[in-house]
Amino acid sequence: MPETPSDVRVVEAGPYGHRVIDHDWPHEARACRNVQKTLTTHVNTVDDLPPVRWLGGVDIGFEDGGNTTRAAAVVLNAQTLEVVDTALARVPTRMPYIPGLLSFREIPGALAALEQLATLPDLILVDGHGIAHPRRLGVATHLGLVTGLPTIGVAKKRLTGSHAEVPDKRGAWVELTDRGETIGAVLRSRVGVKPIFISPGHRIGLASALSFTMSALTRYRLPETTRVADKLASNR
DNA sequence: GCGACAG
DNA sequence: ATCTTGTCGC
Repeated sequence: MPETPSDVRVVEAGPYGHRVIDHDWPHEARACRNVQKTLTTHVNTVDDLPPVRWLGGVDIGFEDGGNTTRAAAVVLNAQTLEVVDTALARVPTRMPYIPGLLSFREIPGALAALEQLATLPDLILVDGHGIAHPRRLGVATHLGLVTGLPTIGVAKKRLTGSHAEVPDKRGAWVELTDRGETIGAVLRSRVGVKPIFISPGHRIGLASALSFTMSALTRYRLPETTRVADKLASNR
């Protein structure tokens, strides 16, 4: 069984009825990295999803020069991409942005926004990486662990890993690898734009992560889930 | 020591 | 992420 120090706890019935990993929220970088190392043992990158009817999106913005975190959570009809629910939450920012520790800065706000949703998403596309992270614990993976919900990381820039050139054709993708592991995919979401980085968050594999992401793409570089959440989080 | 570095 | 207008191009 995985090691679970006192500051990391396994909870069989979390906020949404699923098994979740609860833990304290340190403010110091060293402690955050230690929590990440323990959390890694609980990540599931094998498909374990319900039928996806409601597709969620989460994105975070900031105000007051960063002192206030503005989090947006949205739910779209997975079939029609119609927006069925939205929520906006403002919470005081607790941590600065530190590469590799983004989740400790953004998740508190994300949780506050998710709590306000009337419709619980079956799968959430998060703005940021999933396991495509130095310790395999990007914001999407971390959010999946603490909510118990399936998540996918959709990032606009690379954090770690390397990859071949991506053909300039919509839907083309190449593997993103790091230290001998496949940690995600680099996807050309539309011709003529910079590719996006897709990686499993929690309770999903790379193939399905790519499939669901592509199902939410229309004519833009980013999937509708993150586009809708993004405008909510940035527009005052 | 040097370079890299999600949002 | 955020500070910020117009502008080049399909």
